Amino acid sequence: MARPREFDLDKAREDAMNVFWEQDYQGASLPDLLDGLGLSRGSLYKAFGSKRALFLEALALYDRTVLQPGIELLIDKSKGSGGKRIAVFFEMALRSVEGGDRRGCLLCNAAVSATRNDGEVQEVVLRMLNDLSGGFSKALEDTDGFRGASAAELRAKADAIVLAYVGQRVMARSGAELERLRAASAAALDGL
Amino acid sequence: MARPREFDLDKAREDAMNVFWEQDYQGASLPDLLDGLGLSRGSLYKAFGSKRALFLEALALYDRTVLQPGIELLIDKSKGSGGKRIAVFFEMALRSVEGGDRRGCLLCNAAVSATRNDGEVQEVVLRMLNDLSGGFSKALEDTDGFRGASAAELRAKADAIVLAYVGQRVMARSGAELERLRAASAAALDGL
DNA sequence: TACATTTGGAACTGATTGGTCAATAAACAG
DNA sequence: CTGTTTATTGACCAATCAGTTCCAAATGTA
Repeated sequence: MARPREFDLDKAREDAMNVFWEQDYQGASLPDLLDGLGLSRGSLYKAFGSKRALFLEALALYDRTVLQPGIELLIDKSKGSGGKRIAVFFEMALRSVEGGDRRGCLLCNAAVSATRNDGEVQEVVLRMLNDLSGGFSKALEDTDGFRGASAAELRAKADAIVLAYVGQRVMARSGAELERLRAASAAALDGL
Repeated sequence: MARPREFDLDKAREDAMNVFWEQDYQGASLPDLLDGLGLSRGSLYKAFGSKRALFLEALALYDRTVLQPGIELLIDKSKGSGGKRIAVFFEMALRSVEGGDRRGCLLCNAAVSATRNDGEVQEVVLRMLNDLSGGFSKALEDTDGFRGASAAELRAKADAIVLAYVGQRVMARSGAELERLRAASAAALDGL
């Protein structure tokens, strides 16, 4: 019937996610993306429609493959106490820095820059950050110090952990020292 | 002898700071800046040399007029206990959000985006964030729970507060609810 | 008033931006 | 083989990017 697509859509989405992750939405030019995906202009536009649409798909992929697995860890009672799970979540981020990844968090980067003048992106970003807060909240429910806490207390503390997480990722991107990041993260979580 | 400049250099720097604050480095186009400063291209380039040089001046102005006054508050023992001063510092940021300012923090925004492929900007950003950490550290020294703390403990906790601050400003920029930000900030600082 | 100087503004530069499109190529159904 | 359908390619688009150049107008000094 028709000529089949020669590239893998999912692979292209993943490549796009990585380009945006490294360069940020505004910083990623079309040539950067074409280079990263190994596609020609026409193919990219036929498959994804626009740079913005591709970014939204990349953000959704980040949600599916990076954020949600993290949230599942936070929720999973078989992975130790809530405090332990939160510590592991933070440690995973630090481990990526240890491996030389200084891109930070695609979501956090988008919160700063891709959000402006684009209500849809802003909504997606806020929803994802809220999901993350929900994950921390579930973990806190399994933490000794928070067993009898009210819903408001739980949410405030979960949001506080989101602040620390976002801060840590931004600082990682800005080039802060690994060991200071690790010590700061531990200090932010102490008492859990 | 020569014709005097018709605009105020400091006012122009301030206007530039506000444009970059709102739009971010990459997002602020030359026309945006010319509009914001009320200058023509020729005047701007004669006075500042380049967009990047103007940004560095704007960042320095932010340091002088926003960050350092905040740090002085943190250090000032006449302004209450260390914990109180830190709380006031956070409250000031929240108050600006209350007034409708959703630009976040120029420094934090620069940490995410203006930093890439520009070692000099990255150095400035890291130095400023480190100064802020130093301010929190001084405040912690005046806090009951940290009187006998080691230098390492002090720095870790101060860095942890930087994480929360950066997180709060990024979340403010992304449009998070004011009251959640306030509760999260309080939770991040509790125990001080 | 004449001069030296520097402003401010418009016109212009070449490069790059995100996006479009017609021609070509490839696959399959009949 | 023919016809239909879709993907790929690369040339092309107008708009915009940061940055430069040039000159008339404006100014303080002599």
